[in-house]
Amino acid sequence: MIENDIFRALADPTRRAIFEKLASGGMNASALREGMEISQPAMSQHLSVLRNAKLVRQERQGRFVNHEVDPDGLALIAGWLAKYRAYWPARVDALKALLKDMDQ
Amino acid sequence: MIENDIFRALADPTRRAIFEKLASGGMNASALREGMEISQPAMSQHLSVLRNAKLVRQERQGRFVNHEVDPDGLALIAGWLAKYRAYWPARVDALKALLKDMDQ
DNA sequence: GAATCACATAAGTCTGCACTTATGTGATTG
DNA sequence: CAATCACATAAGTGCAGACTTATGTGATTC
Repeated sequence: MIENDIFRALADPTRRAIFEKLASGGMNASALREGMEISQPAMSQHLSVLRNAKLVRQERQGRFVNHEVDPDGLALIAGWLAKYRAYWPARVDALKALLKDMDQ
Repeated sequence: MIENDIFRALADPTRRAIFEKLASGGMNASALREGMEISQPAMSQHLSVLRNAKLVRQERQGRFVNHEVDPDGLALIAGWLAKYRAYWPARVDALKALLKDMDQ
């Protein structure tokens, strides 16, 4: 069940930090580790979990592996969230403002 | 850190099921347990976690406690998701259209 | 082709958490 | 006001998962 994988993957703060870092642009595991105080195996395992949740995808480039945000996972969260749109109206204005801010 | 609470709360499939059930309308803990094969203390603990994550809010009604979806938590997820808007361009337009629709 | 680099996998440890049973609390009812 | 109902809290248990160290694998460089 992919929905379960996604929320489980995002439940860990370290993995959210990794994901957020990748959102600023794809990079390899070594670059990701910089300034993160995390062992190489731990990073590899986290990336495996994120990949399995379709939040991150990878691509071999020589002896490096480039990791980047996978839109599939985000789309699945958006889909999950959309199921509860009936409860958004109160927040619609705040959300609209947020989207407008990010438009520039 | 509320963001952590939210994703941790949603990481458990039982809690997502409870939340989904509440999305169809507020009810008390006993009503929630119907057809769920879950003990009374477990339900109480799950509701406490959901409440702490601002995904559910409660209101005493006599000796019953009514639980309902709290829009705050959903808005926070929407906000988190919006940060990665760059990775779902096609979807953001749909969301904007949706928000416009709800404007009436 | 040997050494090295970037990463993956194995196996073990330890903490967090989803459950359990037992009991407490606050409101209602006869 | 005693009994009961709806729920909360306490304390203990078992397992998942986030780490560790050790080692394997596949690509590059000299």
